[in-house]
Amino acid sequence: MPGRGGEASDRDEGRRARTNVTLEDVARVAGVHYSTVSRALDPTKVWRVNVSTRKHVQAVARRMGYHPDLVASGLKRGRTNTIAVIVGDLGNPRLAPVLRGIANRLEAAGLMSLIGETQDDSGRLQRILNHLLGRRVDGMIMTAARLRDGATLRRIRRQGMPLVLAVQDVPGIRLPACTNDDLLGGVLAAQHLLSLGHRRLAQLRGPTDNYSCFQRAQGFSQTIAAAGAVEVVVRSIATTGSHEEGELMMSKLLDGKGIRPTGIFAHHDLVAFGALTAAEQRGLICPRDLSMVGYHDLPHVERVVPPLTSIRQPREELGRIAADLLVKMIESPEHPPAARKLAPTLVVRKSTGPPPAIR
Amino acid sequence: MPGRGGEASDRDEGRRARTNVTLEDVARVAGVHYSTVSRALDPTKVWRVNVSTRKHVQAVARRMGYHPDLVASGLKRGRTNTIAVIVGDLGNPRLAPVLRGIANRLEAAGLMSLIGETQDDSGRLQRILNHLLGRRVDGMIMTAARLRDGATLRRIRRQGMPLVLAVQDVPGIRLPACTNDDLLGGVLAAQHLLSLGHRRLAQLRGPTDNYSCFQRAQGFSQTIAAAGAVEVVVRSIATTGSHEEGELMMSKLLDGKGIRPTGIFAHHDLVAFGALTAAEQRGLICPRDLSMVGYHDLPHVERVVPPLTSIRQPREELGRIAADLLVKMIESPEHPPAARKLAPTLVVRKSTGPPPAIR
DNA sequence: TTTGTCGTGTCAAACGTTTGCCGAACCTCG
DNA sequence: CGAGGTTCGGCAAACGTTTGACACGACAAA
Repeated sequence: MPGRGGEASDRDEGRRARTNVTLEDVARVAGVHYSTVSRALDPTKVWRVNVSTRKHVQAVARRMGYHPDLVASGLKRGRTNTIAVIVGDLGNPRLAPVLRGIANRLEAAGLMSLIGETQDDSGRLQRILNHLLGRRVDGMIMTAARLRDGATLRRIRRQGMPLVLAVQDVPGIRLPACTNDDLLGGVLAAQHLLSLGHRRLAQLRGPTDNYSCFQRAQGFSQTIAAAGAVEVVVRSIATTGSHEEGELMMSKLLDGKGIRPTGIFAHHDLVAFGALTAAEQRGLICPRDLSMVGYHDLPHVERVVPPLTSIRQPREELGRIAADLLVKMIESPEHPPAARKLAPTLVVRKSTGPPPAIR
Repeated sequence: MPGRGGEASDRDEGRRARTNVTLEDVARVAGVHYSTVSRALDPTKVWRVNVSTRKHVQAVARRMGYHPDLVASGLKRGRTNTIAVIVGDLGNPRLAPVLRGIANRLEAAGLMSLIGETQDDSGRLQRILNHLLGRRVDGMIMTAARLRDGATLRRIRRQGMPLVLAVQDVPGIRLPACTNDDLLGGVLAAQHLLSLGHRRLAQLRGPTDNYSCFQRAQGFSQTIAAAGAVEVVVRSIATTGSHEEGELMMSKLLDGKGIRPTGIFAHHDLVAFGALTAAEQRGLICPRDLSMVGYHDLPHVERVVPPLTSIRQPREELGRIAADLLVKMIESPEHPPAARKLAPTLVVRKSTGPPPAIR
């Protein structure tokens, strides 16, 4: 044993309740130097140690229940095998599959994920990111990026921290991202309603500062415009889609002076439900009088009446690909991977049909 | 700078792309010893350094963008401020609020969570736990405990690792746990159906090796028995509640020779939906011919037809309390906190009513 | 002046790994 | 038999913190 470790470890036994087996402990029992133990247990270094010594050391280590201290290893190696996954709202069930995809891909690369929740607050985001910088994570996946956070993200990137965006993109930032093709989502909704014969359309938008919603709106509007149909846009104020919000928006739409649309595209299934409730209260039956396309294809919408036509997005795959981008970025920082956009699909159910009458 | 750090750091600059500001860097600029910097920045040690020195050091540190290396700090202090949260299936949306509750409580204690997914595989669980032991996490929250994992959990506990169970309890293990009172859940379901007048009851059980389901079944059966009503139990084989499974179980129940129940308790909302589908195919209308109580109160079940009567469990609170138990356990390891059982509530909707006729 | 007590800064030893380098032992070949 | 090569174990210096011990000056009490 090098130095005078004897006394030190005596003091140690007394101070710490949980005493861990170290390289030195194994070395002492195995009768070799601790660096030999380190090499014998490091699969990339086993060639440095004689096969018989290695077997012996490995046996002793197993018998003693040795687990290498990954904190010390991390300090020495300069990497922690840890990725930070930053989310806006952890309670959001739609996020669960994304996290799963991320975790699975990361695990294949020997990484684990540390979770941070911003609660959609820029101040909290900054604090969390600074903290994570100190934890020396090997990279970050940001699923909660908001437009206003661009500067913060650039700062992190400038520190040399590998960073990819998932779910939410931020325009004008040179960062790999794996997102849903929300523009296409809007296009699909519009095409579906148009092909059924609807010509008077409306959309119940998500918040304007949400880039995804912006894209959906773009795709929808452009497709409508190209077809020469009329469109009314009802904007949402709240940041989160909810039943109540849907009722409110739909009431505004139906009670207003303007034309009454027959085909409606809601940016969120719950908003669609709320809208349907408001419509029913005014005697409008879906899909007889009104067609509704939702978004997100929330679980169990198929048991709802009427079963909702909705846009489904790949979630677990999105997480997997985002993690994959990050892993590639860590492995070869010189050429960052390109962004990936995942195509959503239209799931047609019973809430859409031909318009009531062609006037 | 102590030692001959000069040459070392030269080599270093070349090797590492990302170069972090260290205590020594700050010390050199501030013109003091690095231990002084350490103390000036450590809020618990600021009294050790003159107020003017401290201000100066803090200013320099901020200017240079210093973030203390928490890996090195963790190595020295022997704690990482990290908690492992082990889940069975990360993709399960019901888990999201639990994770949120956990993360929030942990954050208040300055801890972050590292996520591990067992995929309900005991082998994976063992590997993950061993890995986490090496990561020197300060504690673990286990939301995926299965009966057969008792020995593994005991082993972890014996290593001195603070460990609490959440969601799933394991009987016969001396471990703090925060779980739902599934016995009470079963009792509530039974009482509700009995009070409506049902006397011929059945339950569509979850898997027998799931302790929660066992408890629900117990609570249900005991209450039924005490009331002297008839009960049929249909067991589930699959581990996860699903629509298909519900159809299958209900078919078996309705096509069998025995008595036809009028009140049914399903251990999972999806199973309840599936059962209703199977019943409809046989001309049985809910709630006219059949009453159905589900479990979990999945989101949007209120928009389903008929809106499902179900048992709701507090989720975010459960996570919060589990994390709280763990924090208490870490702070005072000598007296572990007691287990907590959270009461579920019955949410009555339209899928339950009086039985069709009293024969 | 001596002695004692503060207050404040420095010194250096850990924490548990990883890894470049050294050198001993052994092997091979001319 | 010596030169040169290979194999493999040991040595010790990092990685960036934390912290007990110590040194030194100032100032008060004896």
